[in-house]
Amino acid sequence: MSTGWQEVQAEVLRRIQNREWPPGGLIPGEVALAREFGCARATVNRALQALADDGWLERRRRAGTRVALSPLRRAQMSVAVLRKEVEALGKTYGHCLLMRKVAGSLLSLQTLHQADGAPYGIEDREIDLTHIPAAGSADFTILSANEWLVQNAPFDHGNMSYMSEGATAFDARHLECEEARPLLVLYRETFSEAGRITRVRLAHAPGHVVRLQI
Amino acid sequence: MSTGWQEVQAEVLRRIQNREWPPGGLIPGEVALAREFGCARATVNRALQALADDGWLERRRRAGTRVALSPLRRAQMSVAVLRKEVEALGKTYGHCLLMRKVAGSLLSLQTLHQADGAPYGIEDREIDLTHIPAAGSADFTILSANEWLVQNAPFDHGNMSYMSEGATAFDARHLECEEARPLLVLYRETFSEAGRITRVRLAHAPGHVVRLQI
DNA sequence: TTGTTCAATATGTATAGACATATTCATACC
DNA sequence: GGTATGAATATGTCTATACATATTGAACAA
Repeated sequence: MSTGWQEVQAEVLRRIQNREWPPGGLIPGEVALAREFGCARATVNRALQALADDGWLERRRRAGTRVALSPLRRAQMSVAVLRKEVEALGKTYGHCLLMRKVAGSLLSLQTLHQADGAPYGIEDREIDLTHIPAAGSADFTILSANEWLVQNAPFDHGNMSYMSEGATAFDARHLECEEARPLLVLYRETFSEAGRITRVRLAHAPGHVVRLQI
Repeated sequence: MSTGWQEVQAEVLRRIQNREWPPGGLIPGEVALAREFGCARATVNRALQALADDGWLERRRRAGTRVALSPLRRAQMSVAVLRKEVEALGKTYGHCLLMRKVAGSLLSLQTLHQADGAPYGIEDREIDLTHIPAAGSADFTILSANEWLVQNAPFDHGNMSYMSEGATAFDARHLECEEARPLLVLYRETFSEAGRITRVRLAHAPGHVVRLQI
């Protein structure tokens, strides 16, 4: 029997999906599976480990391995640079810096992002200059702040929120739509070890869709 | 030196994030790292493997291991059952089936989801009975269709879209808000091997926020 | 110059063996 | 009954070794 860990994984996954091993059920131990598949325990371990990483199995020492009760699928979204997001649509990206202001150690920017010349999103950003001093002298008219930060301010972690908001007067003027028009608005914060690097509010143009694959 | 693979992973990740190993750069081979960390090559392999899975490294046989050029961060969102989403907020979940209709092999359902009695989201769903015949006789007044399907109709893949829409008259009536009020609306389709299982439109109550961690 | 072949090499994977660690279960004790 | 204790056990992890496989780059031939 040719028994790579990928084959073991595939077979185990098949049994899970076919309900041969029902959700919540205990599956045979590694030793037993190794015997069945005719391979080493380490090989089975590798396979089960991978399935546990993907959320199909729940493993606990001594307690054994169970088929996950609610195989919670994760939707993934890549946190892309806006320019790439626009270019992926086959459009030409452009942006213009509307406002730049320094107040204490806080740099405030307002940027309009465009796709084929049409408004794509209007961005309101604050950057903490104590953590990213170089941002104070960067020229955001060439490279957008969005992209500049991705390249120059590696972050540890962050969070994003999507909300639905009616267009403010400011949004409406720059996105060329009526006020109160429903917009998809993104808030994002990113942090380094030292503290918060930047905070963004990005109001997308009307009709914008966020797609995720499951 | 106590050298678990997790420690190796942490140290390598530190070097990547600190730019000691710059993006695109080749990092030392497994043998060299094993020597440096004073552990077996398999341990280094486990660590680098994990980092490659997370997108930090790109590995190719013979070519060696490189720091990923664009460490594209992925935001992850777990596709949860609505009940759990509500309960995670510390509220009591409830739902009521507003409409059930069969047209050919298509089962249509309308469900109102509630959190602590208040409207949480209004759902419009179609289920293909040719793929999930059991759904025809399921009682969705007890278990919501959302949850029933997660448990009984394992899916292969799917997609989700978030949009911002003004509340329709239907939305407004059930979510108890004004018409045209900006709402966060989720569209989701899931597929099995055979074909599309279900299609959903879920309009969230005003103020709803979708949070993601990066 | 161009194409082919081949050895060198870095990662990929499998193995047996060993010990670590968490958890369960049965048992003994109060 | 309730609680402490320890044996049993399933997974977690590390090691050393071996062979597989893809890719590079140099040597060589057309």
